[in-house]
Amino acid sequence: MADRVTQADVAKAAGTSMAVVSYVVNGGPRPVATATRQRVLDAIQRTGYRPDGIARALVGGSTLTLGLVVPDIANEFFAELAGAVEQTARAAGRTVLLASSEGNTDSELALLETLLQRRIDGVVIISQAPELADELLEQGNTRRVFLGAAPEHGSSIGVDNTGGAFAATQHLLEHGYERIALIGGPAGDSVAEDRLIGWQQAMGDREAHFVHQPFTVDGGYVGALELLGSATPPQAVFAASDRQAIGLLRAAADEGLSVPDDLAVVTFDGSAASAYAVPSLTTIQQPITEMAELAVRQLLDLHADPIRAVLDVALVVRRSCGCSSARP
Amino acid sequence: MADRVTQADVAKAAGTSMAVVSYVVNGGPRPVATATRQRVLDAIQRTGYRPDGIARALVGGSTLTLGLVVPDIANEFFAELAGAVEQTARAAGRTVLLASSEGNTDSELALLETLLQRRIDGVVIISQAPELADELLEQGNTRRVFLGAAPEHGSSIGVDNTGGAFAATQHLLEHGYERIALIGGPAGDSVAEDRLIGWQQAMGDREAHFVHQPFTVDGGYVGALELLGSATPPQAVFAASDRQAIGLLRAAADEGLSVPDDLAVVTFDGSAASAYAVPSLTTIQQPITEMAELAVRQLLDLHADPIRAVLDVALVVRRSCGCSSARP
DNA sequence: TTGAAAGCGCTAACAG
DNA sequence: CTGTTAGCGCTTTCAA
Repeated sequence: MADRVTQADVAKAAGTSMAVVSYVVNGGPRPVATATRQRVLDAIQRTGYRPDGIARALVGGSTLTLGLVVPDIANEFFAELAGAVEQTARAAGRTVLLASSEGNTDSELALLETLLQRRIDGVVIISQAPELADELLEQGNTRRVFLGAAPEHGSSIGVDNTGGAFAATQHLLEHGYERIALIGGPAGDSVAEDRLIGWQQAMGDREAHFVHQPFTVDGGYVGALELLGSATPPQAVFAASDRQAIGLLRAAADEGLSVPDDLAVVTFDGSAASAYAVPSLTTIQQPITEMAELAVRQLLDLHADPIRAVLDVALVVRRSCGCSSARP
Repeated sequence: MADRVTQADVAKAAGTSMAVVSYVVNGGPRPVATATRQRVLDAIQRTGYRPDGIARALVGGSTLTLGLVVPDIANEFFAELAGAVEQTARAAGRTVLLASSEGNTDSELALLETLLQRRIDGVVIISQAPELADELLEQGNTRRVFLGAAPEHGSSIGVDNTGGAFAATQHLLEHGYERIALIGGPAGDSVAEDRLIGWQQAMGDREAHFVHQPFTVDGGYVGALELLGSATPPQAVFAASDRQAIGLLRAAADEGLSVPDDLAVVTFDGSAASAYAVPSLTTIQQPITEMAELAVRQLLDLHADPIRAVLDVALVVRRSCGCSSARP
């Protein structure tokens, strides 16, 4: 095992001091004569020197690392978000420490504790317990941006959940459906609440059934079966997430219902899966890339004031709502 | 901004030396009197001390961090794998640095370079260029396990791609289909090659069309359209990945073909999406959790001999092949 | 333009 | 059982 090549080795090989090697590697803070620089560069080549990020971080610089905490990386929506965050972070010279909290508050806090020990530059977090998480991070003196559920104070980025849910339901109403049920998210989840409110606002005085379910495929499946089994089954369903909509599609198929002919569907998220489902899902598209970029930028800009962003969402019309149902 | 609390602060608060604090925090290597330990524990509480992982790593210990390199974290299969790796790593007290290479060799190598600078304990990698990656990691003196495509030497974990493809095709043959096409992976990809071979072995002398396509939903869509548009369209298709099968389903729907009645489908991977597609996909299931656990264990066990694991896959029968097509 | 040296926060000898 | 101290590899004053 070749021992680690250090700056001292390079200095010796180049016949200079460690300081000069550092100046060359970092392009500063002191200038270096061209000839000397070349000797150092050669020495680095010859020795196969690779700067040690750990030591660099210790001496005071940053770790060039961001933390990302999501409820479940296997969930396609979070995976897409993670991809966007990773790409943005990389473009900014940062690496991403991934933490998947399994939607569990204890494990989320434990994960944050670990990230804090790693001295990360900041963390992008989709939290189950925003206030607790915020408190911990504050105490650890670490920058953070909340996506979705957010604490009272500090930076957060969300989307117009209520408006989106309203638009989705409205679209269904325009199709002429009256009985539009909701497969909502978990009770108590702030994002879920907002979407519930949007749906309620659009429904007005109409008969309106809904169920609380987790934001999972299975949640959608179970919720759909319950709704479809009622005395007056819905003509249309607004699913509060794409994952749930996938489960709803499966349930409809199992019940022998054709979407959109027997049951129209609109959903929320706009993950890739929504475009490729059969039938393709009419959905409220979240600006995933924009959210990721905004979050990373906010984390990295040390002079930025806290933001409370609420981004717009867009209705993407596909087949599941009944539009263009003429096509196969 | 409260300044970072250090071991020295705790030592002062507890009226002991830094060494004792270290002994208490790490439970060794020297014993500490119960009374003293208690005072230190109290001081830690009072000061809100949090050990600095960076300094710890520098002094010689490990970083307690593993790297994970995947072609695309937004791809559901890799996301599931990432989730499994993260969970296993966490159970072993490690954190995961995530790197998504965009299926690009240059960026993969650049990412590895970054990981090396982070002094990670080891890396789990799904590589586009195994030999180059291996060389770089060897030079960086870093432990690694390759998943899927692997270099000539060193540890790797794969599945029986040929056997799985054979079983999938065989199952279709048993249904009585004769013209079974293949939507294969990219030309030159070793995993794709193995699945191609398995399909060919099962097909024997039969007429056998196939296309090379990326392992993406879009690849499946495009490949399916090509196959379905031929003079003698297939009765069944074996898709080399779940993602491609999703695209294939979409293409079949667009062409007005019903799966499995007009076109039977079997696929490879067994990601969650395969179970919830409509119709549900008969697939060759990869042991994702087992792969992740094996990989992490191999990385962490410093005395382990290199492994060349080829895990078994299992045919999971669902609807898309035509079995139990009696049900809606 | 270059070099010497003081730490960053921590662990682990080595003494007491 | 506890304290002192020498680094880990690097950046950055401060001098030369």
